[in-house]
Amino acid sequence: MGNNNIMIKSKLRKGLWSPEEDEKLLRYMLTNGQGCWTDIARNAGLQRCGKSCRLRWINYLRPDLKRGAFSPQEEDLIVHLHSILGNRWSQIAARLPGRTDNEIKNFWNSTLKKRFKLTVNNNNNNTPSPNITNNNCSDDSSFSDPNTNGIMMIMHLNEQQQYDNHLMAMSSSMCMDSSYSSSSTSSSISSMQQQQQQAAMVFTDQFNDPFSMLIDHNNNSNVPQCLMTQFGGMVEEGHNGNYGIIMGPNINKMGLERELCLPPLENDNSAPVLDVKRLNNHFNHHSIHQKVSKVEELFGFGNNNNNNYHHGQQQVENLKIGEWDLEGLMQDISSFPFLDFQVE
DNA sequence: AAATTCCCCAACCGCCCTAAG
DNA sequence: TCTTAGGGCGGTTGGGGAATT
Repeated sequence: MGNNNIMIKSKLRKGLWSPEEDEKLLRYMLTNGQGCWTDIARNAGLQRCGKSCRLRWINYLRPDLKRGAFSPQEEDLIVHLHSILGNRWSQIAARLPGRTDNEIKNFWNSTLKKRFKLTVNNNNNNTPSPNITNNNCSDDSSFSDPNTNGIMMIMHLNEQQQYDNHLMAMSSSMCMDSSYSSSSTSSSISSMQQQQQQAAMVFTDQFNDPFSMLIDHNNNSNVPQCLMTQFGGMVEEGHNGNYGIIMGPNINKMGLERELCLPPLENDNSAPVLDVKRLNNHFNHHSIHQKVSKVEELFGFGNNNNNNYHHGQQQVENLKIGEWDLEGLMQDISSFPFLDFQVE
């Protein structure tokens, strides 16, 4: 038995997925839907562990993934959410439809982190008070995870307002401007990918302009009572009279979503609810021999507007479950310059 | 054109949580 | 109550393409 397990494990493949493996997993998922990943790996005829299959599906094969570069609006939202949630990538991803936690994490670690570092350096040159301070400020750790290190991360209000300006633009462009998908992303994405994004926008619209909640920072009345009481309404005053939030060293231990009164996302399971019949329908109209790495092609997001519509509609249904949560979050966000994250 | 460096991102690793037995 | 397996998550790594020398 034990030897058998070892034998099986030793046969398991690692590393990059081949198109054939993608095809196997995709086919299996389309016909059977989700289940026990270990079984999926076995039944699909893959020499992979269940974990590997799950990761591949979530990060790459899922039909509702948005492709292409992050839009400036998405970037701002990531920055903003990260300032509140820290490195809770899955929770951030749950609020960015079509994006995976891995994708956001990579984007943060490569692009945003760097950009932020630059901004901080520039600000340091201009003002005596750093925007981000660190107990052990010497290197890249100056932008380390506030959740895991003993870092005091102070975001001043002027910087916060820059975000707000972006977010204000985002609230209108993401929810009202249909040109968003074509204008805001990398020029290299295909028209099909753009249409996927447009489909995504259909349900983004359903949030009733959630980002508008971000705009009114200076209105204390927006601060939820639970936040004021749980955090004692403490305000950190900076050198220039700016207010900021403090991310404490043990913030990860305090269960941020609880302390922030973030209700759990009902649709937090990043894996989508599959309409197997519908997907199969699309799937059967395409040659399985085509390179599966362009998985989205298999789902007919291309030229058929009806497909876009139904795809969007389905996602609307799925996402509406979490609508209240996002709004609640945004209420939290709207107040965060005045919050003090109490450290245990 | 070749060599080297940079850096993005896919995927693995390890830890934690939860449910089942 | 303890053990085990599976799933989820965040941190990290290394391959490989792009950029630079």
